[in-house]
Amino acid sequence: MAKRVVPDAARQRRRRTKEGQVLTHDLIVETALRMLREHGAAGLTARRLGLALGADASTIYRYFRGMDDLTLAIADELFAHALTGWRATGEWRADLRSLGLSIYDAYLAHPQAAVLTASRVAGRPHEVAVDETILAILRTAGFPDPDAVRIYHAFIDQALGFAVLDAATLALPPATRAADEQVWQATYARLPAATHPHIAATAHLLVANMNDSAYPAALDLLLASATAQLAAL
Amino acid sequence: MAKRVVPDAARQRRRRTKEGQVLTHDLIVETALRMLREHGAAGLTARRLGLALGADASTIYRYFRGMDDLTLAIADELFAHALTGWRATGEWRADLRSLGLSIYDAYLAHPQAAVLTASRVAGRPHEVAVDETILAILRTAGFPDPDAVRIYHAFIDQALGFAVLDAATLALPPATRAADEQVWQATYARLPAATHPHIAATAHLLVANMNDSAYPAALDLLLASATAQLAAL
DNA sequence: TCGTCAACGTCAATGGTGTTGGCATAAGGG
DNA sequence: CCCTTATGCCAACACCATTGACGTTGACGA
Repeated sequence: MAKRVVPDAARQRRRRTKEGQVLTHDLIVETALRMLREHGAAGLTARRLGLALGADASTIYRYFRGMDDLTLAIADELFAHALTGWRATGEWRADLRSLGLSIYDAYLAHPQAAVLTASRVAGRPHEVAVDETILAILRTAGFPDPDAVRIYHAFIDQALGFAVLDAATLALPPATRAADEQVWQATYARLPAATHPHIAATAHLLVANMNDSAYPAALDLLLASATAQLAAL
Repeated sequence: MAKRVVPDAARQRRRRTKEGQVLTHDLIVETALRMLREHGAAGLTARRLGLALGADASTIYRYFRGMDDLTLAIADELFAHALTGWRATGEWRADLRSLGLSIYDAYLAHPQAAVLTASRVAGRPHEVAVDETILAILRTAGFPDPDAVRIYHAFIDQALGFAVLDAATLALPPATRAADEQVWQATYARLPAATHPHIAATAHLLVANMNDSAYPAALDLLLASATAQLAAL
């Protein structure tokens, strides 16, 4: 019986592209992330990605089933980043806080990717790893399973929700980010005070507020509530 | 000097399409919303939208500058729905709660549209109207402007964040929604318990939890915090 | 050393996409 | 009644994702 050699990632054939580039899954995902950052979501196409890699567009299909599959890989990459951005201390509230901010930061570090993949995160391997981590922290802290699951759910939804929204505003303008404040000031100024008196009255505060996130405060609120629940047991 | 007649929406020429349909901005947006619901984001194309309207794809460009412009109109429509879904009582906490849930419901009523437009809401007319309403409620309740702005920010980000995320899970499967629970149960079952012990231990709870939203509880938390702030003045 | 074969890169073609310019036509206003 | 303008259609353009055929390379077994 002929022993078929199972394809093994360890001994891959490393060929080279026309331009001499060596391709890997990771290199493609990284390049895609860079293109997203530099040219926005509309700038990430198979052809252009191939061009950036020094390869033909169709070559990408040797590594991913299609652009959709690539999107899933990008989503996964964001969570991989999130998992390396926090440190466990053993104190559950500190750990959750660190993990939440790490997720948030990973998203904000790649706003276009965050927006593009917002609806495709569920079930990605590293996203599942994050879920596992959150549940581990909560159950180790002593929360009974029903509470742990409820808090987990609120925690991850909150983190991703704020992250996606804040990333969205950050991802918006292809133009440089410097003139942003003036853009918004102009936007508020253009609103007729007659129809929007309350926005007009607080316009300066709204502009000043716009660049800091509401997430940390909301996260603290959630953690405080969880602390109270744990104490009530 | 010839007096140029300014185009006026009030006296439009209402022509008819080949199929006898009469087109309007609203009809196009409604049709687009229906197509999103029925065929998903990928199913909404200029040609197919034209087909559904009994019109040529290019005719859409008489009403919208492009598909992007149409997307903005769809985003606006969601907030228009949100504004009609709540009732003012005069009690600020009840009002905010009602408005928040109304925004959330409007998004969940059109999950695909919610996901598609998640990054394009800022500055839409009806979104601005929602902002104005929130600020009005808070300032009338007696919050000083800095607090009002901070709470407004947290409130709207929270509402939209949870809404977008929950809509994302709802928008995912082109298949019918009935078998969903089994899909997730299978997903969790496929996870090796060795690598994901905490998910494995709580799989049944996770599945049971999956269909109810964490938003109402989070909203109550925010309102309670705001109440405390107001009392401390 | 060499033959085999799978992995992987390229090329060319297909059908679908948003968008535009030209042209036809109907609806009112003068 | 005619003229302007809004609004419809058609044809064409450039680009897109995806696929199948084909060439090339490198690793491994004999």
